[in-house]
Amino acid sequence: MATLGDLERTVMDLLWAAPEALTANELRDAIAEAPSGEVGRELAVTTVLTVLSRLEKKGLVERERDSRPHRYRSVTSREDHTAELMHEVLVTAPDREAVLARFIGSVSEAEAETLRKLLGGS
Amino acid sequence: MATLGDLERTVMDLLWAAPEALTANELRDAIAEAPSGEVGRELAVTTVLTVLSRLEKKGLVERERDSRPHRYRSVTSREDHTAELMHEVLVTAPDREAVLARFIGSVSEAEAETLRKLLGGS
DNA sequence: CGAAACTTCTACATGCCGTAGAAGAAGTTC
DNA sequence: GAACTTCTTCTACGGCATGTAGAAGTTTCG
Repeated sequence: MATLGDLERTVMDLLWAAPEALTANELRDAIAEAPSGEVGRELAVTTVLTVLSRLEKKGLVERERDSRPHRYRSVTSREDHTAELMHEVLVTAPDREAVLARFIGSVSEAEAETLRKLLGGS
Repeated sequence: MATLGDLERTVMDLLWAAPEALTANELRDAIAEAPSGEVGRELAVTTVLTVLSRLEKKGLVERERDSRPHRYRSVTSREDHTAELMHEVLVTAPDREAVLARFIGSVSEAEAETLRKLLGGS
């Protein structure tokens, strides 16, 4: 499974939110002024690069190696990634139907409505 | 989040499968003859006890302290736990509806059918 | 070419997990 | 109740993931 640490998560959040691929420096600055984090985290750029390398190794991030300040982007959207994770969790249980039953009970009415629409056809 | 290691997972699987609370020794034996694992793992009982303590600290397991060989049981069913995990994953994303849309696409037809039934009314 | 920017390598601390011995507590047997 | 057995708790160590970053090597720009 691909479990992320806090900093890794922060970096992914920024990459997912960004419309374009970002450089390590841009990420460093974004983390510093992070509205999500509490204290201003002044990280060294190498720290960010290390995290990005690890995320790349995990297949979550890819980089443009040709453009000189390498630019990093997420491989999948946050939604795809999250949905994939949910599915991975689901299949760990033998009785998936029972899990889904509980799961349905935990979502909001709005979400249930969404599901109904999505499942409508077929 | 409550991410489990391999041994922790094995122990939880056994506790979830057991109809009654188990002692550390029973668990040790069950792990040794584990049909799930590959090689026979002859663990020391203290190892199992340590794992159980950690699981207890995580709130996944509780024990009967009065009965002398303490007996351990899972606090929640595997289905509840799994559904809870799925929900935790879901809420990490801001756009839950988009996540659900992707998620629906990843489940089997049988599971989709189950969901339709569960969502049926209202 | 020389400085500035960037990347890669290497490293260390911390925390979680697998694993278990040593020591202490409790129940069991004559 | 003293010795023996059985359990539990404490402590510990090695490995791996992660946060963090300096040192050294590479590329770019003026």
